Amino acid sequence: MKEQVSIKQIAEICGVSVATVSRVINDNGRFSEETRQKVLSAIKQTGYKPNKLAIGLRKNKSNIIGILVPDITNGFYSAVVKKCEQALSKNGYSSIVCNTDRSAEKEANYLQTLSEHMVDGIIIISTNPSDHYLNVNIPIVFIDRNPDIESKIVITSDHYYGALEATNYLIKTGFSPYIITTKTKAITTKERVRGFYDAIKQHKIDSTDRMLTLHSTSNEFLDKNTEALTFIKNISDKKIGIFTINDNVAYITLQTALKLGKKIPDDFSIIGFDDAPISKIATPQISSIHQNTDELAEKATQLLMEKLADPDNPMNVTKTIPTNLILRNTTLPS
Amino acid sequence: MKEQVSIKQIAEICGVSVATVSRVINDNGRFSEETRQKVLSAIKQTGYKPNKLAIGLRKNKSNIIGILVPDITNGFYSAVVKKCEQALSKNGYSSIVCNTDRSAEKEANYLQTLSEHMVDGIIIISTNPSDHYLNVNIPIVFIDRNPDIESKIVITSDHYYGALEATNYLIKTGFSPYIITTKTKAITTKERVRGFYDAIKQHKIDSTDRMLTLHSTSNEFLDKNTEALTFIKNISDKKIGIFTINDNVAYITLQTALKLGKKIPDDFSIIGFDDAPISKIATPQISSIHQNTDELAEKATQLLMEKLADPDNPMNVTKTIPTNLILRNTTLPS
DNA sequence: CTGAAAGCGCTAACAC
DNA sequence: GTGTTAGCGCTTTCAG
Repeated sequence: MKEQVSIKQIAEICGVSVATVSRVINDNGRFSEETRQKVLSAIKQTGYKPNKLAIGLRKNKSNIIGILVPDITNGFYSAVVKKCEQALSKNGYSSIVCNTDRSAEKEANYLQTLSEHMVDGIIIISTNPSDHYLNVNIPIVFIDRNPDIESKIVITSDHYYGALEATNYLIKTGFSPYIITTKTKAITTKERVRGFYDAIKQHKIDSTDRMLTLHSTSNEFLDKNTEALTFIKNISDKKIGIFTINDNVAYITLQTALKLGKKIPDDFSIIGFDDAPISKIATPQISSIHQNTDELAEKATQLLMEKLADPDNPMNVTKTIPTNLILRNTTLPS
Repeated sequence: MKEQVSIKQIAEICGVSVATVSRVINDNGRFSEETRQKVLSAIKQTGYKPNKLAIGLRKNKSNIIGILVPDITNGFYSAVVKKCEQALSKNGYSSIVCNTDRSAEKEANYLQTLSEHMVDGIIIISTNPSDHYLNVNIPIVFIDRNPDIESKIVITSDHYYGALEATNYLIKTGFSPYIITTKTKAITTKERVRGFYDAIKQHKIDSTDRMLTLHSTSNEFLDKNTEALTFIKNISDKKIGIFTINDNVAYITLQTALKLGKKIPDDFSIIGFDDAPISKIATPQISSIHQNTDELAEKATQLLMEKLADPDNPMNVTKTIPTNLILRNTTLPS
């Protein structure tokens, strides 16, 4: 075990004071070229590493960002987290990643822990409302959640417009539009549902009995889902077009339609949401609304960096990232 | 912005010394029930949070574990990371997750950063050899990498036996066995290849021309892969059984076989490795060797905890986690 | 250009 | 049962 060497020992080796060493390390203040060389070579020889705990304590800044994510195992979220982590790393920050499991309680606990670790900022990816973050006075940026507070930084995909576009496409290609969603309080879901109904309204289509809400809140796309089966069976339209709240539900819907012997995409069309990996892996490949995860992540990081650079700026900003429709094999060409 | 309150202020409020407050907080040493109450209520009122940076500096312990992972976006890795994070959290540790992108350079950088952050331990998930961790004197446990050092803690699936079992199954169900692998130096790959050839040897099957090594190192399972196409076309056996080095390659193989009009699983059988989500999503669902991610993660965490509890113990341990064959629809029943 | 010294928030002897 | 104090490794005035 190598001994951990401190700035003090570097100072001794070089015959200078710790202050001088510190100056050299941070290239801050003045020092002669000669001392610089001495210090630098001593650092190299000893393998000295600055102790970020001490620096953090002193500067009241940890250089760590906390990332709260519902489920790292979900393709959409992991893509966002990965990009955030990369972008933060480029800015000199490390990331503590926390799985909230969509639990408000876990979220609260993690917020507490992060705050104790003196993280400089937090990125919360979540669609569920919660107000635990009110106890914490650390810069936060929200991805996809729009909290009910005065001053906030929110990055979100254009869920409303994405749903509108998907539904319009279904209608335009000759299908009678339906929506399958899940039981949740997520604001993103609400926006998508709103987009669906607005599209219907624009086309003056009767809106009754067009929505199925799955009771399973599980992610498990392989759930035996009899709800979807019954729902689809009961639709009398010849050409059925289903907009699903996400790609996992699209996958369930696809499997159900296949089981019912539906002809896809001629008589049965599906458009999912998220453009998660599953939509490309399924057979046939599922058309979906693409969320630009890279831009979501980069914008979130960028805004957080701006906030950190100027913490007193209230910065009440909401940034909407456009979505776009990816046509695959569960839709007809336009 | 609430002011950050320190132990000193709690002490003032309660009219006691900081030492006493510290004792109460850590339930360590003696204090009267009365002071305990006073301190506790002051903490509650003020919303005091212990500063882990200061604690860490003092105790030389950060309560953070670093996790190095090749790609958080990969279903297998994200499952392991998630479980590690949960298990560590239960033990009072936070996790800094770092994507190495399979780059030795990035790995080295992250190792440096983690070490500066004074992490108490590191979990490295990686199959590629590298020796940057030699510069760091922090307890490390390796998942799937078996470094060439004296004293180490290694957790690994039984890649050899998994491959052996898969190949045997292919042979037993009447297929002529082949293997498709990727170009990599990963030890896990080597073990799997070894398992494949040993199974062949056991059955006295001629081993020439049974392996295709894909040159694409990319994860992108949708790569147009002409190599696989040519390879499969050139096989003259009536019943072809392919063991693939992982599920992404199994997916490519499946798509290729489908394109060639092969009858699956009657004339063409596939077994992948990892049991990643993709194997369940594909149509038909792909049989695969299941790696027990939960146990991998839990064992790794547990051994790391043991090491941290007793750092001077050299603990040269290698723990092999059994795999098992999951039969789905790319294999014949036995 | 450099050094001395204070102090970030906390814990752990040591004293009483 | 409680207070005093030193010090973890570092940055940052303030002197000189």
